[in-house]
Amino acid sequence: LAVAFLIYPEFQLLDLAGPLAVFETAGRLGGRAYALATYAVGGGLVAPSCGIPVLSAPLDALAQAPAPDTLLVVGGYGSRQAMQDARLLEALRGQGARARRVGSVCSGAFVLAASGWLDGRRATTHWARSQEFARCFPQVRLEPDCIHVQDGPVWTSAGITAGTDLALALLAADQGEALARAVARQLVVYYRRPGGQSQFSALLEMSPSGGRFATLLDYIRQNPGAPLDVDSLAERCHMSPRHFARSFRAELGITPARAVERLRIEAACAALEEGGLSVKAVAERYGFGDPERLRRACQRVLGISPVALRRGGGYGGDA
DNA sequence: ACAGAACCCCGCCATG
DNA sequence: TTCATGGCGGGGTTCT
Repeated sequence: LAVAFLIYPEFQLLDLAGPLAVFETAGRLGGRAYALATYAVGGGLVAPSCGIPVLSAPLDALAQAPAPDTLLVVGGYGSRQAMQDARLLEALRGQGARARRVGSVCSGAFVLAASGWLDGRRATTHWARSQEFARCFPQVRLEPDCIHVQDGPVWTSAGITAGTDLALALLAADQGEALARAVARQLVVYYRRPGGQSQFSALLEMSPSGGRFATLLDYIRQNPGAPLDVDSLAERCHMSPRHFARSFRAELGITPARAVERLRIEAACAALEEGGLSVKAVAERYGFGDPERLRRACQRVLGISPVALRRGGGYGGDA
C-alpha cells in the first residue's frame, strides 16, 4: 500500500504530517504497513511555510516507480503557485490515473481542481477559501461545510487537521473501522469529531465585503427568525428566484436554503451553549418554530442533539 | 408511522 | 456566438 504525497514550496507541514502519522501508526498497531513517500517537482529539500524542510523525491521518480495506491496533494500558502505549475498538474493527471485513488488536504483541492480531477465531482476545501474556490471552479460541486468528501476515487478534505480525519477515513476503507479507531485513540484525536461532518464556521467568514450577497448574508445573520425562504430572499435581492438561487450557489458554493439553515443553526447553537434560554425559546427566536424542528435540524447538520449541545459538546475540541 | 402538502434544487430550454 | 436571465417540470427532502 503505497501512499504518495505531492508537496511544493510553502506547503502546510501539518497537511503532510497528520496523514503520515495516521498511516505510520496503522502499521505499528498491527495493520498492513503503508509505504510512504513525498514527491515534488524538482525533488530534494522542500521548505514548507513553517521553514523546516522536508526531503522529497523528484516527480520523475514517481513516474518510474510502481503505481502508487493513493496519491494525495497537500495544501498551504504555496497552493496558489502550485496550481499554476504545469509539471505538477501533469503529474497529478498522469500519475493519478495510475493510482487507485487520489485526494487532497485543505487548499490542495485547488491544485487537484486545476488538474481537472474534480470536474463534475463533489469536493471540499478549507472553509476560509471555499468562496474563492466556488468562483475559481464552478464546475466542481463544492461541499463547503464537510470535513471530508468522497466522490468515487477522489477524496478531498477540509482545512489542515481535517487531513487527519481524511487519512482515518482512507484507513477505515482499507483496513476496517476497528483499526482506524485504534489509530485515532493512539494519536489522541477524535475518530469522528464532535459536530459530525460540520466544518468550523464556513459561513460566518463568508463574503465579508466582496461578494454580491454580503448584505444579504448580514441580513440573515441579523434576522435569523425572519421568513427566509428562497422567494423572499430573491425578492430582497431584486432577482427572480431561479436566477437568485443559481447565482447564490455559484458565488458561495452552497444553496440558499442550506446556507440559511447553517446560519440559523450556528446562531442557535451559540445561544444554547450559552444557556439561559430554553430550547423552545431558542427554536422560536432563530427561525425553527418549534423545538422538534430545531432538534431535527441540529441532528441533520451537526449530528448532535440540542440538549447535548447545551452541555458543551459542540464545536472545538479538535486535534 | 405515514400520507399529502410544501419546499428546495437543478437540468433544460427560451429569450434577448 | 456567448452570456445573463427566467420560467417550467420533476425528483428529492422536509414539514405537518
